[in-house]
Amino acid sequence: MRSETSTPQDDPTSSSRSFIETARRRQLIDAAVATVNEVGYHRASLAEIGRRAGIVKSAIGYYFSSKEALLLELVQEAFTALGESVLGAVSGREGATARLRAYAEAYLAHVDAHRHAIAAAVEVVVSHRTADGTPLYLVEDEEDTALLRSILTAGMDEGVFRRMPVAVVTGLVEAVLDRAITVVQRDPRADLGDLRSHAVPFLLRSLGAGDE
Amino acid sequence: MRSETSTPQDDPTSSSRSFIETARRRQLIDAAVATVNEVGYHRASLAEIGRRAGIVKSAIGYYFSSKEALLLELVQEAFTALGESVLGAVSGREGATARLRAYAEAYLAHVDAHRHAIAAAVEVVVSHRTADGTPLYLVEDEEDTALLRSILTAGMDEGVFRRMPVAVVTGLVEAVLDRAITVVQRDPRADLGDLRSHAVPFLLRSLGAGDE
Amino acid sequence: MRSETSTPQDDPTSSSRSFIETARRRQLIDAAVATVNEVGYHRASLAEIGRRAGIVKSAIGYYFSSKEALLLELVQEAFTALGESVLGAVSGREGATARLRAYAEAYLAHVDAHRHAIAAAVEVVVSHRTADGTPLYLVEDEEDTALLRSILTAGMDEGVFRRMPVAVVTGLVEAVLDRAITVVQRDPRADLGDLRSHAVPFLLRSLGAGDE
Amino acid sequence: MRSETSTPQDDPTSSSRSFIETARRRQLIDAAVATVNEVGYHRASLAEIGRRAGIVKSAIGYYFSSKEALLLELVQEAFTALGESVLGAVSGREGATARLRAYAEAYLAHVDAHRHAIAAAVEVVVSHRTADGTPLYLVEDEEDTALLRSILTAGMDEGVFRRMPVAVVTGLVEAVLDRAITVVQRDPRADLGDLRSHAVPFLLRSLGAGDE
DNA sequence: CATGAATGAGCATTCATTCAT
DNA sequence: AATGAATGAATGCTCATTCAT
Repeated sequence: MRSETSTPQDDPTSSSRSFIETARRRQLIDAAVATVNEVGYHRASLAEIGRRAGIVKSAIGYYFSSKEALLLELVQEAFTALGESVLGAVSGREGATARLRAYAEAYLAHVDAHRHAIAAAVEVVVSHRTADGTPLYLVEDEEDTALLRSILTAGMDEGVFRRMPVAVVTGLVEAVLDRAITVVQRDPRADLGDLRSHAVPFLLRSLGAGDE
Repeated sequence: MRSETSTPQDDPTSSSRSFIETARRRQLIDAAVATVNEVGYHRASLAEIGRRAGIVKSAIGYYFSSKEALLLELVQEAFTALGESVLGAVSGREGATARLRAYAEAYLAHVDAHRHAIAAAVEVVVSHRTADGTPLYLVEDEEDTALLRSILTAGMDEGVFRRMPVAVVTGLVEAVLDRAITVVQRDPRADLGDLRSHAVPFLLRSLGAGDE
Repeated sequence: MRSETSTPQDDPTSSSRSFIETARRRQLIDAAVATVNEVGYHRASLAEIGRRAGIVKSAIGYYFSSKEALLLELVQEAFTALGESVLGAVSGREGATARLRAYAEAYLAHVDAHRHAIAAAVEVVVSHRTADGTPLYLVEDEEDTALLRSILTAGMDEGVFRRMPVAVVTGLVEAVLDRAITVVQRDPRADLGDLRSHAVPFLLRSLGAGDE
Repeated sequence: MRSETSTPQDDPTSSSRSFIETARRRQLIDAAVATVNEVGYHRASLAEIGRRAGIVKSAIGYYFSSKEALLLELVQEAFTALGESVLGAVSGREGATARLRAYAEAYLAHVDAHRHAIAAAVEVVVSHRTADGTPLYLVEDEEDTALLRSILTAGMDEGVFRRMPVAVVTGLVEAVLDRAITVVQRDPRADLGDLRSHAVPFLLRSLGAGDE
């Protein structure tokens, strides 16, 4: 049983969501993804999101405490899944080159497979501002790039990657990988095959690693 | 609609702009840049833009037919200037490597020097949707990347760049260069020195060109 | 409308309340008192009242036909208890002065002892309007002040109180006594000792009665 | 000229209001008074206030930054006028009894003459809560009762008033005078004649002052 | 040219109430 | 007897746009 309030909220510690509540939150996040992708963050109103989920807009407040809470959950879900994909792919790999390759391939594969969720999450992150005007991308970032930074730092220490300031090279590698997101944002049905096969060698060469 | 009145509009063929009209449009675009950079596209209202320009919001309609027209002009101006910078830098250069280097250095230098205008233009491009929901980046793109595409195509034909699908490699190079924009968007006072000195060799290596 | 169903309602003639129903109504009224005192009439929602009572808001409809019915019961209960207190204190007293003193002291003592219920009831009376906009204090009043009016009238007839229009003097005495309510509304933990000891002599002097 | 913003606000220092702006603010405050008196604070929506003022609700934001600002102005205006009335009446009077009599008579006369504004202001003060839930009457009070407190203190020091705790006696005198407000709140067309003629002797007797 | 004024649509949010289970 | 779920109306507020002067 949840706390006495009749409106379930976005309490992250609440592990006791009813079946229908879980389903509704799923529906709403999916509807938010679809709405943001179709009409953009700016025009993604609760009324429209609710319409797509088959729910009246005021009922959204029953599952999310606010529009911001819904969108933030969308973002967190998408990036958490992406992080888990790359973490799983890198785990067990030895050597900076192999680890970076695994990272990049998993990253691109995940974006390819979950393009709608990722595209919407990026749109939200780029567009959303908290109440005091702070953009979202100023909040996170440190943690998100930790794995990539560690791989690149290790590679430079091992001597297999060219030495560059870690902040610079991390940003450049991210920029290259995020090209996949840009592509699917522009065309949700784009074929990422060519990009996926060329981006990794492109990256390894740029780092000065042998592209064997 | 205002189109049929005698008030000056954003008609690109109208060569009859008065001195004061030109100045007012300048003020408004600059104010729009500052506003978008500070509070984000979402909260950049005409009232706020007018306030910064020292113009009452209802007078904005005299210089731009709509908010959209003002923002579009901001975007076009910023990207036109960027295009002219790189075009000027590339002109007269011979050889794909030298031309790409000139392109990239000019691109980064321009972003560094005109960071506010560029950051605002990108924010608008990413966030704005036309009335039917179409994002702005679907409109342009072909023309904007023509020079870069031609350089890369020539380089691959000359054999100095690795052969890759031109769309893919163009996108990747753009992604790397646009990292500079991301950086200044996140911190308007960021120092791009490290990025500028490392991004070009990074790019040339990625293309398989000797980094002589 | 619920009236025609078999669910128990706020029908005052219904003498067939189950034990649990009585208890639930008690809980809800107490929770309403606490809520109104803490957040004010305006923000005292059924959800919040239910939360404090440990009852889900939709279940409130089972014990009270509407929010208004709940609040009206709260009001009636508080004022009925106050009326019984003063009636009990006055009974058996002889002489207008003694009766008024008993009335005033009992009134102030009751407000002191039941400050939460009284404060909430007054807040509701002052703030609530029926659907057509009528305030609550237009409904009662005649009956509520009957005892006080009779004491004052008798006192004036006996010649121990100055002669004044009965409506005026009744209102003034009530105003003085209600000062206790104002005090506890502003500070629920206020000490009424000073007020209680000075208000009665104040009143008797104002009526021209010797303060023996 | 006012600051560049196109929406005039409730800046108290701005002494440069246009003619129409002053008139509109007057209309809106009057409409708010009428609305609060008729349907109560609770149901006094901006739409309804605007309707009575012949203005669309969104235009209210042009003259007042928020609903709260409008209501607070209503309150301040009413109480400032009341304060000026009593201050003017007391000025020049010598002796605590004469000063209190002047105070009370001016107070009652003002409430009689400006009953609508006063009744609405009191309703707002009693019902309104700031964003954090604080009622309005906790904010002021100190300053509002300063004159009355000083008169009563002086009277007790002079020995013409019975000695009582100043907080208690101030509250009781206020309670008596505020009876006039209660009366006009309950019936806007009530005749205060009887009350006005009897309340002052009532008060002076209660203070132990000779009622000659 | 420019302004103050006004409008109407759209927004997120709150809430009493209803209903199937 | 009770609950979670859902609804629809209402509210304060923002904003691009229009218009008379």
